[in-house]
Amino acid sequence: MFLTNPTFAVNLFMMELVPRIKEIVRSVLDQHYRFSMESESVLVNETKPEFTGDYTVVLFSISKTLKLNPDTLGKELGETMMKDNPGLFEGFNVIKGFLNLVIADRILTDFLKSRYEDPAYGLRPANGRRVMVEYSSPNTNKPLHLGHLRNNFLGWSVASLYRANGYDIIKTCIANDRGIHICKSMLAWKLFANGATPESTGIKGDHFVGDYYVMFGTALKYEVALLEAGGMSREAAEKEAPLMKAAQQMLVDWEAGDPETIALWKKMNSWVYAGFDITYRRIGSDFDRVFYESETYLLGKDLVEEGLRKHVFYRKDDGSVWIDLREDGLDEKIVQRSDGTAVYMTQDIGLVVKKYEQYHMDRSIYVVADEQNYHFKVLKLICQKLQLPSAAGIFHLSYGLVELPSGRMKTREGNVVDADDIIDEMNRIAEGHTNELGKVDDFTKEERIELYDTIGLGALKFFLLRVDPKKRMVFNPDESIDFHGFTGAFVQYSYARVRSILRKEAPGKNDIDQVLPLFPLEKAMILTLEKYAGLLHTACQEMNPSLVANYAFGLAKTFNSFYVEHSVGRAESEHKKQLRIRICRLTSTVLRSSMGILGIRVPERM
RNA sequence: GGCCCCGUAGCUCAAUUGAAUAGAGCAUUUGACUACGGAUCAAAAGGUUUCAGGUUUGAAUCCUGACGGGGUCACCA
Repeated sequence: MFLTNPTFAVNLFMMELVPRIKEIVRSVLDQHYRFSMESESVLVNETKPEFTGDYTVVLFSISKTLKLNPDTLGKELGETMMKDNPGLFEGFNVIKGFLNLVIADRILTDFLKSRYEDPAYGLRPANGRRVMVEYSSPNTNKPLHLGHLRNNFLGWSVASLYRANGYDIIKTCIANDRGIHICKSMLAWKLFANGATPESTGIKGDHFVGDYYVMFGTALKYEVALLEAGGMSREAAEKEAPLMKAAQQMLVDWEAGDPETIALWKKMNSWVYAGFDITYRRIGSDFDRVFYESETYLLGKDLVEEGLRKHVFYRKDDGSVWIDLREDGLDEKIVQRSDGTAVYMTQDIGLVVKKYEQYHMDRSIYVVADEQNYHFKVLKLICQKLQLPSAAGIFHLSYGLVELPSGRMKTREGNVVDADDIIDEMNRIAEGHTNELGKVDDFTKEERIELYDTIGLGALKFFLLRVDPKKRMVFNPDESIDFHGFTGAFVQYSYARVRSILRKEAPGKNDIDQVLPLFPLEKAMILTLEKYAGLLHTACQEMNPSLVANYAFGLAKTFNSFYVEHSVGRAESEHKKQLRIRICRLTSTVLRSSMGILGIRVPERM
């Protein structure tokens, strides 16, 4: 670690502020108190607004171990830190167990000078490590809904976070393109469509196929009702219904490679993919590699053999293969059916191996809803027990469902917010607002359409990404997504404002060393900008784009306050003007960069 | 029922993983365009962090219990 190696001490001056403060505290404690701790575990917070200072060292745990009065420790620590690091701190104060540090203005203007022109500010150089992110993973029997959008935005954005932190990223998607659910829509099409196609009806392919899936459900319900009226139990009726039996037969035919069934399957899937492509292109989801379940569902059988040899699995009398995870606090889990076919889990293990053989990634992230927490817990455990080299890198990025005020969305019950619909609606609202304000009346038609999409889709992405992924969230279709306050449009508007200034003012050669002292909002702006690199690092470690959204909003908010308080064009002095132009330059870079990581474009004007 | 997750302002969400007087946005109320863009800014009001105990110098955060909500326990995926 260069942090603790004195030959690299010069690096301290290039470090970001918070790690730098932590390292200073660690070093002072080490040298003056013979107390050693990791610099990482020094607790440094932003100082609360009601106290004087920028960053605060929390001393309680240290003073406790050293058996010193926190006040005494704080004063000694503060004085030594000031003395050892001339120019870094302007002052300090100790209140209870808190050591509040005031960062010297000069440090901040130096930071600004060195970084304001850097378009890659905050990003890290390549580190040679590779991360795979699997996301989206749709079923090919129905169109995408709002929940899929959360998944897509999250996966895409987490991948971007890794890239920003220097990782080589591979985005993958597994299309769930086979199985009984696919057969249901195929069967319904055969029975009810009379040869209709997306082309003949003008309906987008994924919606077209989804309609037949719903139709199957409706028809099945009718059949079940008839059978129930005839005295059959519901459970039996659902099994015995002719439609259900036909669907099951179709699956058997599919697995047997029946040419007619395969041809229909290919045709209908191609319609769905054509529909998905439109939506994916629209929302900016892209993949380096798509896996198809139809190609992977037989994978994993040799691993079953291997598991049996290693006594990780065992075979029951009927031939089915199991793993006993009761010692790990879980249950017994089947990994191969008695007829020798693979189950979901087996395929997934097979795919783990296949992916690893091909890409040798250090980490493999699965963006999958939290309903599957148990599944992924088991998957990782099995891979570990099989001693697969890829096991350690498996990580389930579990996210909460998007719910309606009435509860969970269910395609079969029709209470879903369709992805295409909500995007259209957002664009319409963006169009309405834009035209009402009339600020871009000189735009061409194409420019306008692009702007509506930037704002509408941006609002939707921001809405879904600003919440901690792990948490469930509620979407109320009756209240349209906002364009004021903590929203994508707010950040975009702030960006357009900075750009508007930068179209008029360019940085001159004046140095900015004579602008001290900084006004509070100037200082707040630079401090916020300085945090960006550290924030990207944390957000990546936690795989949490909501931290980026919160940061971007905070920066935009501080900028708007700064904007109102301090004029750039009519600054009090040329030096102040140059300082503020540089603040604007870096703000523009960071707003664009942070929104970019969320997959949100920023407009020059709006 | 077993196991897992959640409960914070009227609503939607934060809280640097145990730290100072729990913060934002929306909605409500008030003020600000002869100022680089008012999709903005400044301010007010809004909280017994579901409840009851416990640990701690310090608890929304950790522990126990209750209540409420969700998920999962398939030879489905």
